Amino acid sequence: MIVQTSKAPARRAPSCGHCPTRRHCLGAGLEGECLRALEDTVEPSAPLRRGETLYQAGEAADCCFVVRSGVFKTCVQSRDGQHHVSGFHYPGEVIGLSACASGRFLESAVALETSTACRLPVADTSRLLALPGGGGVVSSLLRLVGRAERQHLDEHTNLSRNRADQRIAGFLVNLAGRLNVLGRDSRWLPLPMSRTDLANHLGMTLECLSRVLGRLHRCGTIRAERDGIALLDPERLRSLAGHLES
Amino acid sequence: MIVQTSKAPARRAPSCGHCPTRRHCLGAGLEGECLRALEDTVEPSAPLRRGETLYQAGEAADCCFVVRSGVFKTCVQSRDGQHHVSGFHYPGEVIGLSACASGRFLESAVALETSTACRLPVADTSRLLALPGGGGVVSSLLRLVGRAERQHLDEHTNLSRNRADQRIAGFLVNLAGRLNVLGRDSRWLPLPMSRTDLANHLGMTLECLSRVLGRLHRCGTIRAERDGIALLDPERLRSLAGHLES
DNA sequence: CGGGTTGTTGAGCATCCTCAACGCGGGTGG
DNA sequence: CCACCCGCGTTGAGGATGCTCAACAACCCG
Repeated sequence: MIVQTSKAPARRAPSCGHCPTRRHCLGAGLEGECLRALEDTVEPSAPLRRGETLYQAGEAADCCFVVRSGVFKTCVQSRDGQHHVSGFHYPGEVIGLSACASGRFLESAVALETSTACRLPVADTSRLLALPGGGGVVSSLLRLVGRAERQHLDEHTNLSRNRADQRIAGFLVNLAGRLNVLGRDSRWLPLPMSRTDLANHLGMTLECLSRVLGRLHRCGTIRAERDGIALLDPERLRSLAGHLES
Repeated sequence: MIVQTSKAPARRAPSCGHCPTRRHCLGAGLEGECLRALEDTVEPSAPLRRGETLYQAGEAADCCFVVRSGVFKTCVQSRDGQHHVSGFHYPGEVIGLSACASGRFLESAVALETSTACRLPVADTSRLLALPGGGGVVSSLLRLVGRAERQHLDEHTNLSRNRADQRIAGFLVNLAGRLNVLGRDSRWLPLPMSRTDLANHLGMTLECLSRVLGRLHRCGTIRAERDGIALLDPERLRSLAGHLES
């Protein structure tokens, strides 16, 4: 929550043009003045360490963020004190769009490992659009919005399944697909979140998650370790999930 | 799926300036040239009757839609033939954003009663932005995107609850809130969808939904009828849901 | 009026939640 | 360096919730 207000240590240093995730982020397909407009608009954050928050629910905001590196979780606080993990977000994914409606974030974003995110001011689009090439940035943003929408659809479908192993398989398949898009090895899924967070996100108890993972491990479908899961039989997982065109 | 290709029977007839849902839609807060830009951009659909589809999953698209009147449901088709109801959408809500990423809709939208929607081309933002006041339209769109994001957060939280009565109460409270924003009576919730669709959306079986509604009816919390539900004790529903700041 | 779709009710069973104990690992302090 | 503690994850037993299957009732439509 304080991170963004700091005095921009080397603001332009990691420009979009050289960003390793550029191909999967706002900069995808942008050239020339559009790319420059993007670099003039986006403001990379300082690295956040595990557990540090990028923004807090309720905080006033005129921006959203794009994950640049690492992983973030987003949490909403229920009125009754419960808190719910609404998502895990990898490089190239937007978070904080809820602020576009009310001017306040409705969720908090917490880094799950050393991570960075790029701040994108969306409140005054007029300034953004005044830049030459600003239109390209907007259509890039809409592309990311579309991806977020797709992710929501997947998760809604997944959560509505009643059996725990289906939900878990669906989550793993979806995550493998997202990592694949990023050009990473989709057979090894690093899971920097706690089992508690994962269970919460999937709408089940810690114990249930643990049992199902153990079962899948024992029958050779996955290899579950402390810091991640190896997919030994992705096809079997996919049929278990019965999922949509992931 | 054919509706949009028709020869625009009276295209400009119901302009945004006179649209009854303008205050809750893209036109909210727009004046002068921004409003004109909006009217030049948005294309109202012919009225769709119950069961007719606005767009189909897989269909190529360069646009999204804003519900103008009535109610739509959106459905995704699973690979295994199952289909899942991903949402119900009321006036002023955007649907079809998934097309922004891939150029194809990932869900289908079906009218649940006689309904209209406005087509908003988002693929070439350059054309949109070239219009004087086009920036205002873009920020209006982002506001709707933020609302959609909020809705997704609510639904994710709701679906992750394990007890059926909690999910149902949460759904009703959320819907009442959305109708309230539209200036409608939030004590009577018209539910033009079938019980099957509703149960599917809430991640439970038809029988379970029916039983819980019967229970809530018997203890005086709601009055469940064929075509809708009256909220007799909203406060009790809210405490049942234990929901976030709906 | 009759058939079909849609919603309600009932009984039995699988799954998941609750509660509780135990094992493991990392961090701290002696 | 080791012992201890605490957070985190795993395993187990019992009970509640929701799913499956099936019959029945209500409604819409032709």
